[in-house]
Amino acid sequence: MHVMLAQTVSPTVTPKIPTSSVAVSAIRRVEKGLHLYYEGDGADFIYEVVSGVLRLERVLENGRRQVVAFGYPGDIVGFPAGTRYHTDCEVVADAEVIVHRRSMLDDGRDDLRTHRRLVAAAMAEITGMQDHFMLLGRKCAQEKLASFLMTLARRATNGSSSGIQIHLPMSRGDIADFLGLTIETVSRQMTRLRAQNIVSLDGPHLVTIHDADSLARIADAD
Amino acid sequence: MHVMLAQTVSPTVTPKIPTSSVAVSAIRRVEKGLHLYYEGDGADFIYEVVSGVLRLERVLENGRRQVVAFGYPGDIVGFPAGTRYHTDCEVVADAEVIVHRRSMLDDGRDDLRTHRRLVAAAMAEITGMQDHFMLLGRKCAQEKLASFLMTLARRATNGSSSGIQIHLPMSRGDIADFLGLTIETVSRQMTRLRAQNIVSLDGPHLVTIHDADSLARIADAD
DNA sequence: CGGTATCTTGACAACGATCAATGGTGGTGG
DNA sequence: CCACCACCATTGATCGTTGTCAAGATACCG
Repeated sequence: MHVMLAQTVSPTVTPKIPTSSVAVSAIRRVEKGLHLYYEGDGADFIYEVVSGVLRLERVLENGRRQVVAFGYPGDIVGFPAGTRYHTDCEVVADAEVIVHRRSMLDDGRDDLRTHRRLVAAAMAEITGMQDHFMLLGRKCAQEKLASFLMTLARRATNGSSSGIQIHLPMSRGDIADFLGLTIETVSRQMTRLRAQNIVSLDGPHLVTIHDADSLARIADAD
Repeated sequence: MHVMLAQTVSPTVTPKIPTSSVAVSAIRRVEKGLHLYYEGDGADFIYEVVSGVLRLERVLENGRRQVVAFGYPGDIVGFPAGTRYHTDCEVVADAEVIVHRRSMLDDGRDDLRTHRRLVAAAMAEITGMQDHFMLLGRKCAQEKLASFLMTLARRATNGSSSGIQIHLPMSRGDIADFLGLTIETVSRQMTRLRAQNIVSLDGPHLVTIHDADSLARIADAD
Protein backbone atom coordinates (compact mmCIF):
# COMPACT_ATOMS: atom_id res chain seq x y z
CA MET A 1 0.00 0.00 0.00
CA HIS A 2 2.66 2.49 0.97
CA VAL A 3 5.17 2.23 -1.83
CA MET A 4 7.74 4.48 -0.23
CA LEU A 5 7.67 2.72 3.09
CA ALA A 6 11.32 1.78 2.72
CA GLN A 7 12.20 5.43 3.12
CA THR A 8 10.66 5.62 6.55
CA VAL A 9 13.28 6.47 9.12
CA SER A 10 14.56 3.98 11.66
CA PRO A 11 14.85 6.20 14.67
CA THR A 12 17.13 3.90 16.58
CA VAL A 13 20.18 4.33 14.39
CA THR A 14 21.21 7.49 16.19
CA PRO A 15 22.76 6.81 19.58
CA LYS A 16 21.17 8.15 22.70
CA ILE A 17 21.98 11.74 23.49
CA PRO A 18 21.17 12.82 27.01
CA THR A 19 20.20 16.46 27.47
CA SER A 20 19.96 18.77 30.44
CA SER A 21 17.21 17.31 32.58
CA VAL A 22 15.45 14.57 30.66
CA ALA A 23 16.62 11.15 29.64
CA VAL A 24 16.14 11.43 25.90
CA SER A 25 15.60 8.34 23.83
CA ALA A 26 17.31 9.54 20.68
CA ILE A 27 17.64 12.57 18.46
CA ARG A 28 17.39 12.35 14.72
CA ARG A 29 17.91 14.68 11.79
CA VAL A 30 15.40 14.27 9.00
CA GLU A 31 15.32 16.12 5.73
CA LYS A 32 12.64 17.64 3.57
CA GLY A 33 10.50 15.15 1.70
CA LEU A 34 11.12 12.26 4.08
CA HIS A 35 8.15 10.58 5.72
CA LEU A 36 8.49 9.92 9.43
CA TYR A 37 5.61 7.52 9.19
CA TYR A 38 2.50 6.60 7.23
CA GLU A 39 -1.03 6.01 8.33
CA GLY A 40 -1.34 2.40 9.44
CA ASP A 41 2.31 1.96 10.40
CA GLY A 42 2.96 0.58 13.85
CA ALA A 43 3.24 3.54 16.19
CA ASP A 44 6.41 2.63 18.04
CA PHE A 45 7.68 6.17 18.47
CA ILE A 46 6.51 9.62 19.38
CA TYR A 47 8.41 12.56 17.96
CA GLU A 48 9.20 15.85 19.59
CA VAL A 49 10.08 18.56 17.09
CA VAL A 50 13.23 20.47 17.95
CA SER A 51 13.72 22.37 14.71
CA GLY A 52 12.19 22.38 11.24
CA VAL A 53 8.59 21.75 10.24
CA LEU A 54 6.56 18.58 9.79
CA ARG A 55 3.19 18.07 8.12
CA LEU A 56 0.56 15.63 9.39
CA GLU A 57 -2.11 14.64 6.92
CA ARG A 58 -4.86 12.21 6.12
CA VAL A 59 -5.70 11.26 2.56
CA LEU A 60 -9.00 9.84 1.32
CA GLU A 61 -9.06 7.23 -1.46
CA ASN A 62 -10.56 9.73 -3.88
CA GLY A 63 -7.53 11.96 -3.40
CA ARG A 64 -9.04 14.50 -1.08
CA ARG A 65 -6.54 15.47 1.54
CA GLN A 66 -6.74 17.13 4.91
CA VAL A 67 -3.63 18.50 6.53
CA VAL A 68 -4.26 17.81 10.19
CA ALA A 69 -1.46 19.91 11.62
CA PHE A 70 1.96 21.36 11.03
CA GLY A 71 4.57 20.28 13.53
CA TYR A 72 6.72 23.19 14.68
CA PRO A 73 9.49 23.20 17.29
CA GLY A 74 8.02 22.29 20.65
CA ASP A 75 5.22 20.26 19.10
CA ILE A 76 4.87 16.56 19.68
CA VAL A 77 3.58 14.37 16.89
CA GLY A 78 2.83 10.71 16.44
CA PHE A 79 0.15 10.15 19.05
CA PRO A 80 -1.08 6.67 18.27
CA ALA A 81 -4.53 5.35 17.44
CA GLY A 82 -4.26 2.11 19.38
CA THR A 83 -0.91 0.73 18.24
CA ARG A 84 -0.88 2.43 14.82
CA TYR A 85 -0.44 5.88 13.40
CA HIS A 86 -3.56 7.50 12.09
CA THR A 87 -1.96 10.09 9.78
CA ASP A 88 0.98 10.38 7.43
CA CYS A 89 3.83 12.57 8.61
CA GLU A 90 6.17 14.25 6.15
CA VAL A 91 9.07 16.60 6.70
CA VAL A 92 8.34 20.00 5.16
CA ALA A 93 11.53 21.74 6.25
CA ASP A 94 14.69 19.93 7.37
CA ALA A 95 14.13 19.04 10.98
CA GLU A 96 15.54 17.58 14.15
CA VAL A 97 13.26 15.45 16.26
CA ILE A 98 13.62 13.77 19.61
CA VAL A 99 12.41 10.20 19.38
CA HIS A 100 10.46 8.88 22.35
CA ARG A 101 9.28 5.33 22.74
CA ARG A 102 5.54 4.98 22.62
CA SER A 103 5.59 3.17 25.94
CA MET A 104 6.47 6.54 27.46
CA LEU A 105 2.74 7.27 27.19
CA ASP A 106 1.69 4.30 29.30
CA ASP A 107 3.12 5.38 32.61
CA GLY A 108 5.90 7.33 34.27
CA ARG A 109 7.81 4.33 35.48
CA ASP A 110 10.96 4.98 33.49
CA ASP A 111 10.78 8.72 33.22
CA LEU A 112 7.98 10.52 34.99
CA ARG A 113 8.92 13.95 33.66
CA THR A 114 8.79 12.86 30.06
CA HIS A 115 5.60 10.91 30.59
CA ARG A 116 3.93 13.99 32.01
CA ARG A 117 5.26 16.19 29.25
CA LEU A 118 3.81 13.85 26.64
CA VAL A 119 0.44 13.73 28.37
CA ALA A 120 0.44 17.50 28.71
CA ALA A 121 1.32 17.77 25.02
CA ALA A 122 -1.63 15.55 24.19
CA MET A 123 -3.92 17.86 26.17
CA ALA A 124 -2.49 20.86 24.34
CA GLU A 125 -3.02 19.02 21.08
CA ILE A 126 -6.68 18.48 21.91
CA THR A 127 -7.08 22.13 22.83
CA GLY A 128 -5.44 23.29 19.63
CA MET A 129 -7.56 20.97 17.53
CA GLN A 130 -10.71 22.36 19.14
CA ASP A 131 -9.65 25.81 18.00
CA HIS A 132 -8.99 24.49 14.54
CA PHE A 133 -12.54 23.10 14.46
CA MET A 134 -13.82 26.63 14.84
CA LEU A 135 -11.64 27.72 11.96
CA LEU A 136 -12.68 24.90 9.64
CA GLY A 137 -16.36 24.97 10.47
CA ARG A 138 -17.14 28.59 11.08
CA LYS A 139 -14.65 30.92 9.46
CA CYS A 140 -14.63 32.33 5.94
CA ALA A 141 -11.62 32.13 3.65
CA GLN A 142 -10.14 35.47 4.66
CA GLU A 143 -10.51 34.71 8.35
CA LYS A 144 -8.93 31.30 7.85
CA LEU A 145 -5.82 32.66 6.19
CA ALA A 146 -5.51 35.51 8.70
CA SER A 147 -5.83 33.03 11.58
CA PHE A 148 -3.18 30.82 10.04
CA LEU A 149 -0.71 33.67 9.64
CA MET A 150 -1.40 34.97 13.15
CA THR A 151 -0.82 31.56 14.66
CA LEU A 152 2.53 31.26 12.91
CA ALA A 153 3.43 34.81 13.85
CA ARG A 154 2.66 34.21 17.50
CA ARG A 155 4.77 31.08 17.54
CA ALA A 156 7.69 32.92 15.98
CA THR A 157 7.62 35.85 18.39
CA ASN A 158 6.48 35.74 21.97
CA GLY A 159 5.35 39.34 22.07
CA SER A 160 2.99 40.08 19.21
CA SER A 161 4.51 42.67 16.93
CA SER A 162 4.07 44.01 13.46
CA GLY A 163 6.94 44.09 11.06
CA ILE A 164 7.97 40.51 11.61
CA GLN A 165 8.80 38.15 8.79
CA ILE A 166 7.52 34.62 8.74
CA HIS A 167 8.73 31.82 6.57
CA LEU A 168 6.17 29.47 5.06
CA PRO A 169 8.09 26.35 4.10
CA MET A 170 4.94 24.55 3.00
CA SER A 171 3.29 24.91 -0.41
CA ARG A 172 0.05 26.75 -1.10
CA GLY A 173 -1.54 23.36 -1.55
CA ASP A 174 -0.49 22.36 1.95
CA ILE A 175 -1.97 25.55 3.36
CA ALA A 176 -5.16 25.04 1.37
CA ASP A 177 -5.56 21.49 2.63
CA PHE A 178 -4.93 22.67 6.17
CA LEU A 179 -7.55 25.42 5.98
CA GLY A 180 -10.15 23.48 4.00
CA LEU A 181 -9.78 25.70 0.93
CA THR A 182 -8.41 25.43 -2.61
CA ILE A 183 -5.02 26.66 -3.73
CA GLU A 184 -6.66 29.39 -5.76
CA THR A 185 -8.63 30.72 -2.81
CA VAL A 186 -5.55 30.78 -0.59
CA SER A 187 -3.71 32.68 -3.28
CA ARG A 188 -6.54 35.17 -3.75
CA GLN A 189 -6.86 35.83 -0.04
CA MET A 190 -3.12 36.35 0.22
CA THR A 191 -3.36 38.87 -2.60
CA ARG A 192 -6.20 40.57 -0.80
CA LEU A 193 -4.20 40.93 2.43
CA ARG A 194 -1.40 42.36 0.34
CA ALA A 195 -3.74 44.85 -1.33
CA GLN A 196 -4.83 46.02 2.12
CA ASN A 197 -1.17 46.57 3.06
CA ILE A 198 -1.54 44.14 5.95
CA VAL A 199 1.21 41.87 4.65
CA SER A 200 3.73 41.87 1.85
CA LEU A 201 5.39 38.96 0.11
CA ASP A 202 8.96 38.40 -0.91
CA GLY A 203 8.39 35.27 -2.90
CA PRO A 204 5.62 32.82 -2.07
CA HIS A 205 7.33 31.57 1.06
CA LEU A 206 8.33 34.75 2.84
CA VAL A 207 5.61 36.91 4.38
CA THR A 208 6.14 40.18 6.21
CA ILE A 209 3.37 41.22 8.55
CA HIS A 210 2.97 44.99 8.53
CA ASP A 211 -0.25 45.35 10.48
CA ALA A 212 -0.63 42.58 13.02
CA ASP A 213 -3.59 44.33 14.67
CA SER A 214 -5.65 44.30 11.51
CA LEU A 215 -4.61 40.73 10.83
CA ALA A 216 -5.69 39.69 14.32
CA ARG A 217 -8.98 41.54 13.93
CA ILE A 218 -9.72 39.71 10.69
CA ALA A 219 -8.67 36.38 12.20
CA ASP A 220 -10.95 36.66 15.20
CA ALA A 221 -13.80 38.11 13.18
CA ASP A 222 -15.25 40.68 15.51
CA MET B 1 -18.81 36.25 32.25
CA HIS B 2 -20.63 32.99 32.75
CA VAL B 3 -23.90 34.07 34.26
CA MET B 4 -25.17 30.58 34.91
CA LEU B 5 -22.04 29.44 36.64
CA ALA B 6 -23.96 28.75 39.81
CA GLN B 7 -25.71 25.91 38.04
CA THR B 8 -22.48 24.08 37.42
CA VAL B 9 -22.47 20.77 39.20
CA SER B 10 -20.33 20.08 42.22
CA PRO B 11 -19.28 16.53 41.49
CA THR B 12 -18.22 15.76 45.02
CA VAL B 13 -21.70 15.76 46.51
CA THR B 14 -22.22 12.16 45.45
CA PRO B 15 -20.35 9.69 47.64
CA LYS B 16 -17.76 7.42 46.15
CA ILE B 17 -19.15 4.37 44.47
CA PRO B 18 -16.64 1.62 43.79
CA THR B 19 -17.30 -0.53 40.72
CA SER B 20 -15.99 -3.85 39.50
CA SER B 21 -12.33 -3.32 38.81
CA VAL B 22 -11.58 0.38 39.05
CA ALA B 23 -11.59 2.66 42.05
CA VAL B 24 -14.12 5.20 40.87
CA SER B 25 -14.02 8.73 42.19
CA ALA B 26 -17.75 9.38 42.08
CA ILE B 27 -20.79 8.90 39.90
CA ARG B 28 -23.25 11.63 39.23
CA ARG B 29 -26.59 11.97 37.51
CA VAL B 30 -27.02 15.13 35.47
CA GLU B 31 -30.09 16.24 33.60
CA LYS B 32 -30.76 17.87 30.27
CA GLY B 33 -29.89 21.55 30.10
CA LEU B 34 -27.34 21.45 32.90
CA HIS B 35 -23.80 22.60 32.18
CA LEU B 36 -21.07 20.35 33.53
CA TYR B 37 -18.62 23.20 33.03
CA TYR B 38 -17.94 26.34 31.07
CA GLU B 39 -14.92 27.44 29.11
CA GLY B 40 -12.48 29.03 31.52
CA ASP B 41 -13.63 27.14 34.60
CA GLY B 42 -10.93 25.42 36.58
CA ALA B 43 -10.64 21.89 35.21
CA ASP B 44 -10.70 19.91 38.43
CA PHE B 45 -12.56 16.92 37.04
CA ILE B 46 -12.67 14.67 34.03
CA TYR B 47 -15.97 13.03 33.19
CA GLU B 48 -16.61 9.59 31.81
CA VAL B 49 -20.00 9.24 30.19
CA VAL B 50 -21.96 6.19 31.33
CA SER B 51 -25.34 7.02 29.82
CA GLY B 52 -26.97 9.97 28.11
CA VAL B 53 -25.42 12.51 25.76
CA LEU B 54 -23.29 15.59 26.36
CA ARG B 55 -22.39 18.41 24.00
CA LEU B 56 -19.00 20.15 23.96
CA GLU B 57 -18.85 23.51 22.27
CA ARG B 58 -16.89 26.67 21.78
CA VAL B 59 -18.59 30.00 21.20
CA LEU B 60 -17.07 33.08 19.58
CA GLU B 61 -17.94 36.57 20.81
CA ASN B 62 -19.88 37.27 17.63
CA GLY B 63 -22.14 34.33 18.40
CA ARG B 64 -20.69 31.83 15.99
CA ARG B 65 -20.59 28.45 17.60
CA GLN B 66 -18.73 25.24 16.91
CA VAL B 67 -19.89 22.03 18.52
CA VAL B 68 -16.61 20.24 19.18
CA ALA B 69 -18.03 16.84 20.02
CA PHE B 70 -20.97 14.93 21.40
CA GLY B 71 -20.19 12.84 24.44
CA TYR B 72 -21.77 9.40 24.24
CA PRO B 73 -21.47 6.50 26.67
CA GLY B 74 -17.85 5.40 26.82
CA ASP B 75 -16.54 8.84 25.90
CA ILE B 76 -14.41 10.86 28.24
CA VAL B 77 -14.78 14.62 28.28
CA GLY B 78 -13.19 17.48 30.14
CA PHE B 79 -9.58 17.18 29.03
CA PRO B 80 -8.00 20.35 30.36
CA ALA B 81 -6.14 23.15 28.63
CA GLY B 82 -3.57 23.72 31.34
CA THR B 83 -5.67 23.96 34.48
CA ARG B 84 -8.85 25.20 32.77
CA TYR B 85 -11.54 23.85 30.50
CA HIS B 86 -11.41 25.01 26.94
CA THR B 87 -15.03 24.33 25.94
CA ASP B 88 -18.48 24.52 27.45
CA CYS B 89 -20.13 21.20 28.24
CA GLU B 90 -23.91 20.86 28.37
CA VAL B 91 -26.11 17.85 28.97
CA VAL B 92 -28.21 17.10 25.88
CA ALA B 93 -29.93 13.99 27.20
CA ASP B 94 -30.15 13.06 30.88
CA ALA B 95 -26.87 11.40 31.70
CA GLU B 96 -24.79 9.58 34.25
CA VAL B 97 -21.10 10.40 34.42
CA ILE B 98 -18.21 9.04 36.40
CA VAL B 99 -16.22 11.88 37.87
CA HIS B 100 -12.45 11.50 37.89
CA ARG B 101 -10.05 13.91 39.49
CA ARG B 102 -7.88 15.74 37.01
CA SER B 103 -4.79 14.59 38.85
CA MET B 104 -5.56 11.13 37.45
CA LEU B 105 -3.98 12.42 34.25
CA ASP B 106 -0.65 13.25 35.86
CA ASP B 107 0.49 9.77 36.74
CA GLY B 108 -0.70 6.33 37.71
CA ARG B 109 0.35 6.57 41.31
CA ASP B 110 -3.10 6.20 42.81
CA ASP B 111 -4.75 4.15 40.10
CA LEU B 112 -2.65 3.00 37.19
CA ARG B 113 -5.55 1.41 35.33
CA THR B 114 -7.62 4.55 35.34
CA HIS B 115 -4.64 6.70 34.46
CA ARG B 116 -3.95 4.54 31.45
CA ARG B 117 -7.59 4.50 30.42
CA LEU B 118 -7.69 8.29 30.50
CA VAL B 119 -4.51 8.59 28.46
CA ALA B 120 -5.82 6.03 25.98
CA ALA B 121 -9.07 7.98 25.78
CA ALA B 122 -7.11 11.13 25.02
CA MET B 123 -5.36 9.32 22.17
CA ALA B 124 -8.70 8.10 20.84
CA GLU B 125 -9.99 11.65 21.13
CA ILE B 126 -7.12 12.95 19.01
CA THR B 127 -7.75 10.25 16.43
CA GLY B 128 -11.44 11.01 16.26
CA MET B 129 -10.80 14.71 15.94
CA GLN B 130 -8.47 14.09 13.02
CA ASP B 131 -11.29 12.29 11.25
CA HIS B 132 -13.62 15.16 12.00
CA PHE B 133 -11.10 17.53 10.39
CA MET B 134 -11.57 15.64 7.16
CA LEU B 135 -15.31 16.01 7.49
CA LEU B 136 -15.22 19.73 8.24
CA GLY B 137 -12.60 20.65 5.70
CA ARG B 138 -13.21 18.35 2.80
CA LYS B 139 -16.74 16.96 2.75
CA CYS B 140 -19.86 18.48 1.21
CA ALA B 141 -23.12 18.90 3.11
CA GLN B 142 -24.60 15.57 2.09
CA GLU B 143 -21.44 13.68 2.96
CA LYS B 144 -21.26 15.46 6.31
CA LEU B 145 -24.75 14.46 7.35
CA ALA B 146 -24.31 10.90 6.09
CA SER B 147 -21.05 10.60 8.03
CA PHE B 148 -22.72 11.90 11.15
CA LEU B 149 -25.56 9.41 10.94
CA MET B 150 -23.21 6.53 10.17
CA THR B 151 -21.04 7.37 13.15
CA LEU B 152 -24.04 7.35 15.46
CA ALA B 153 -25.35 4.16 13.90
CA ARG B 154 -22.04 2.40 14.37
CA ARG B 155 -21.92 3.43 18.02
CA ALA B 156 -25.43 2.16 18.60
CA THR B 157 -24.88 -1.24 16.99
CA ASN B 158 -21.62 -3.12 16.87
CA GLY B 159 -22.39 -4.90 13.64
CA SER B 160 -23.41 -2.43 10.95
CA SER B 161 -26.96 -3.12 9.92
CA SER B 162 -29.79 -1.45 8.09
CA GLY B 163 -33.16 -1.07 9.67
CA ILE B 164 -31.86 0.33 12.92
CA GLN B 165 -33.38 3.31 14.61
CA ILE B 166 -31.23 6.04 16.05
CA HIS B 167 -32.32 8.72 18.44
CA LEU B 168 -30.97 12.23 17.91
CA PRO B 169 -31.45 14.01 21.23
CA MET B 170 -29.72 17.15 19.98
CA SER B 171 -31.37 19.91 17.95
CA ARG B 172 -30.83 20.59 14.27
CA GLY B 173 -28.86 23.62 15.34
CA ASP B 174 -26.52 21.43 17.38
CA ILE B 175 -25.99 19.15 14.40
CA ALA B 176 -25.43 22.13 12.10
CA ASP B 177 -22.84 23.62 14.43
CA PHE B 178 -21.13 20.24 14.71
CA LEU B 179 -20.92 19.76 10.95
CA GLY B 180 -20.10 23.34 10.04
CA LEU B 181 -23.42 23.90 8.25
CA THR B 182 -26.61 25.89 8.80
CA ILE B 183 -29.83 24.51 10.23
CA GLU B 184 -31.50 24.87 6.86
CA THR B 185 -28.83 22.89 5.05
CA VAL B 186 -28.98 20.09 7.61
CA SER B 187 -32.73 19.96 7.19
CA ARG B 188 -32.51 19.93 3.40
CA GLN B 189 -29.94 17.15 3.36
CA MET B 190 -32.06 15.13 5.74
CA THR B 191 -34.99 15.57 3.39
CA ARG B 192 -32.78 14.47 0.50
CA LEU B 193 -31.77 11.27 2.28
CA ARG B 194 -35.44 10.65 2.96
CA ALA B 195 -36.33 11.22 -0.69
CA GLN B 196 -33.74 8.60 -1.65
CA ASN B 197 -35.35 6.13 0.78
CA ILE B 198 -32.08 5.83 2.65
CA VAL B 199 -33.61 6.98 5.92
CA SER B 200 -37.03 7.82 7.25
CA LEU B 201 -38.01 10.10 10.09
CA ASP B 202 -40.51 9.64 12.85
CA GLY B 203 -40.34 13.14 14.23
CA PRO B 204 -37.17 15.23 13.99
CA HIS B 205 -35.36 13.18 16.62
CA LEU B 206 -35.95 9.61 15.52
CA VAL B 207 -34.22 8.36 12.37
CA THR B 208 -34.55 4.92 10.86
CA ILE B 209 -31.73 3.83 8.59
CA HIS B 210 -33.10 1.71 5.76
CA ASP B 211 -30.04 1.51 3.54
CA ALA B 212 -26.86 1.63 5.58
CA ASP B 213 -24.74 0.67 2.57
CA SER B 214 -25.84 3.67 0.56
CA LEU B 215 -25.44 5.88 3.58
CA ALA B 216 -21.90 4.61 4.12
CA ARG B 217 -21.11 5.11 0.44
CA ILE B 218 -22.24 8.71 0.59
CA ALA B 219 -20.37 9.29 3.82
CA ASP B 220 -17.05 8.03 2.54
CA ALA B 221 -17.53 9.69 -0.83
CA ASP B 222 -16.11 7.15 -3.26
C1' DC C 1 -55.94 22.69 23.54
C1' DG C 2 -53.24 26.63 22.58
C1' DG C 3 -48.81 28.88 22.27
C1' DT C 4 -44.10 28.72 21.35
C1' DA C 5 -39.97 26.41 19.87
C1' DT C 6 -38.22 24.05 16.25
C1' DC C 7 -38.14 22.17 11.89
C1' DT C 8 -39.04 22.29 6.98
C1' DT C 9 -39.49 24.44 2.56
C1' DG C 10 -38.85 28.14 -0.86
C1' DA C 11 -36.47 32.07 -3.40
C1' DC C 12 -32.42 34.38 -3.97
C1' DA C 13 -27.62 35.88 -3.27
C1' DA C 14 -22.86 35.14 -2.32
C1' DC C 15 -18.76 32.83 -1.44
C1' DG C 16 -15.68 29.69 -2.84
C1' DA C 17 -14.79 25.85 -6.34
C1' DT C 18 -13.75 24.79 -10.88
C1' DC C 19 -11.78 25.42 -15.32
C1' DA C 20 -8.41 27.80 -17.90
C1' DA C 21 -4.56 30.70 -18.94
C1' DT C 22 -0.62 33.45 -17.62
C1' DG C 23 3.33 34.54 -14.84
C1' DG C 24 7.13 33.43 -11.94
C1' DT C 25 10.80 30.55 -9.82
C1' DG C 26 14.18 27.13 -9.29
C1' DG C 27 16.77 23.44 -11.18
C1' DT C 28 19.33 21.24 -14.94
C1' DG C 29 21.97 20.74 -18.82
C1' DG C 30 23.95 22.69 -22.83
C1' DC D 1 26.40 31.61 -17.75
C1' DC D 2 22.42 31.35 -19.96
C1' DA D 3 18.45 28.90 -21.84
C1' DC D 4 15.06 25.78 -21.26
C1' DC D 5 11.78 23.19 -18.72
C1' DA D 6 8.86 21.78 -15.08
C1' DC D 7 6.46 23.02 -11.24
C1' DC D 8 4.15 26.24 -8.49
C1' DA D 9 1.65 30.46 -7.73
C1' DT D 10 -1.33 34.00 -9.41
C1' DT D 11 -5.11 35.87 -11.96
C1' DG D 12 -9.46 35.69 -14.56
C1' DA D 13 -14.22 33.96 -15.85
C1' DT D 14 -17.93 31.16 -14.75
C1' DC D 15 -20.64 27.77 -12.15
C1' DG D 16 -22.56 25.51 -8.22
C1' DT D 17 -23.32 24.64 -3.40
C1' DT D 18 -24.44 26.53 0.60
C1' DG D 19 -25.84 30.59 3.29
C1' DT D 20 -29.33 34.07 3.99
C1' DC D 21 -33.86 35.82 4.39
C1' DA D 22 -38.65 34.74 4.74
C1' DA D 23 -42.79 32.05 5.27
C1' DG D 24 -45.25 28.05 6.61
C1' DA D 25 -45.68 23.41 8.97
C1' DT D 26 -44.88 20.42 12.70
C1' DA D 27 -43.71 19.04 17.23
C1' DC D 28 -43.42 19.92 22.09
C1' DC D 29 -45.00 21.67 26.63
C1' DG D 30 -47.83 23.64 29.83
